[in-house]
Amino acid sequence: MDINTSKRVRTRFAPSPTGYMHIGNLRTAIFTYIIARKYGGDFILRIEDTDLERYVEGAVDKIYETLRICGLNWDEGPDVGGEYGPYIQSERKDIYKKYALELVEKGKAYYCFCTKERIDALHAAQREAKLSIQNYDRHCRDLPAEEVKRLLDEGTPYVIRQKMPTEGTTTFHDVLYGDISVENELLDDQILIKADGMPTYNFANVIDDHLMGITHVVRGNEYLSSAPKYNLLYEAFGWEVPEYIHVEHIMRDAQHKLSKRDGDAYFGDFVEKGFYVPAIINYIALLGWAPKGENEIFTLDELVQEFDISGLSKSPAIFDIQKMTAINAEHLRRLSHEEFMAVALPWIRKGCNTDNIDVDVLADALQPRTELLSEIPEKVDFLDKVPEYSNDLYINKKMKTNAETALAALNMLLPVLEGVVEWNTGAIHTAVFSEIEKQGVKNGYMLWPLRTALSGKAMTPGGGIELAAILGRDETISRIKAAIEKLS
RNA sequence: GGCCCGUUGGUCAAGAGGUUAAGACGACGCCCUUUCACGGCGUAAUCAUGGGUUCAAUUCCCGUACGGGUCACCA
Repeated sequence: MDINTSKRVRTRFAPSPTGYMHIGNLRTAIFTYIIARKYGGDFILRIEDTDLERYVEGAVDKIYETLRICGLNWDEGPDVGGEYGPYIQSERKDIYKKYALELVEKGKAYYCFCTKERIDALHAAQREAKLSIQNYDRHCRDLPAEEVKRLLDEGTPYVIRQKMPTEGTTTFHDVLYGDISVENELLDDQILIKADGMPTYNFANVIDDHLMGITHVVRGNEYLSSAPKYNLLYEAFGWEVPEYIHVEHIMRDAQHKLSKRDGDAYFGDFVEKGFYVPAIINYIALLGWAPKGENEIFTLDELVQEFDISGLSKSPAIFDIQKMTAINAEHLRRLSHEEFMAVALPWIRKGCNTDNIDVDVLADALQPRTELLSEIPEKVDFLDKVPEYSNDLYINKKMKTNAETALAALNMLLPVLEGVVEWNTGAIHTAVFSEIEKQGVKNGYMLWPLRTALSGKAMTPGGGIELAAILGRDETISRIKAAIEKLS
């Protein structure tokens, strides 16, 4: 299974500015982008703002911002221009009108003067009667030309509807699902141009995809059932139908789509929760798509390399935060020291403000232990100041330590550490371990008390030696002295 | 309800008539270890269901069940 690449591949991501970036939408954007890049084509961004009522201020900027952060750079779009602009549908109003009138000319569409009230009543009655087909009753479909003219002249509000065939079937092709046929009598005479002069999504989409030379339409599979109507429009105009790739939804559980109510449906939510952007992309690409090999950790560029249409799934995938977290951890671990420093530093600063620490050593200790960046602040808060703790913390059964042995160990350690010349992990390690050997004690006998004295915690990023290196000589010595006092 | 689509371990999934039915996450156990991790090793766990077709069906066909989508002057 593969897509047709005989023409230059052009794909588009066409979100509506109705709020934040939903994770499902983002995934569609990712697949759309990947396909364009994979085949050396163009990735176009188009804003579908034909619903004036649902428009949300700032939503367009949010779309730009999210796509940019994710590295899904578009070749043509509202802000970067392109040969096929404008790329905002509300600015293309006249274009749609022109094409709609062309269809009316051709007898493939017609004016409808039914009022909203009439339509509402009609649907209510149909629902009441539990009719299996609840379409528009085609009341205006065969109005005499003079009548239409008269109503138009009088300025009667109208919409333009698509005239569906009443018999036969329409078949469309989807790259994943193959051929799908639908009985024409089931198709509604859908509205093409609304009373406010704006096109409906169903119409604008077809016009724009054609005019913008889109060759591959990637979209959510909620459009699967309306695809036949689009095909009929392409046919009416005599245009070539693009290739469709409908992708399944991301679910919260077996029966619900991921929704904003869960508080984890938006891209921004995940960033706030400490997910690293490339890991978010990696994970959601894996929902509904499977790579050929066994590796599943990919950067966006690697996804472009690896991607293959045949790996796309036809059934919905349930979102698993645990798996996403694991992928996140793996991405963090694979980062170079410098890269990890860059992403971790803001989070480290949320937990501690001291400048007198060795951030490099801290980052190295943190990197293998961090699944989510948001865990960092609580892991480093003791660096500012040792929290209140009980001497019971010195008790460790496995290490066979308690408050008394701890006091002895710290008293042995203090002069040793004071004698360390170059203050770094290696030197501290050498000094401490030679003392351990000299005293003939277990590692933990010395190291457990050291960690506790330096952190006041049982779990820390790195052991006592790393902590000493992170804190620096002065702070280390002073914390040990404080601990000795506390134990005495 | 009509129409369309789907159904492999708890989750993501590979598989394309003959396989010991991959792998990952998670769970559990062991090893390593100065904590927690990382890492390493291992265990348990899957073809919704009933009929066909076939020497042979998880794989092909039909039905059933279940799930999803859709039936707007929303996209």
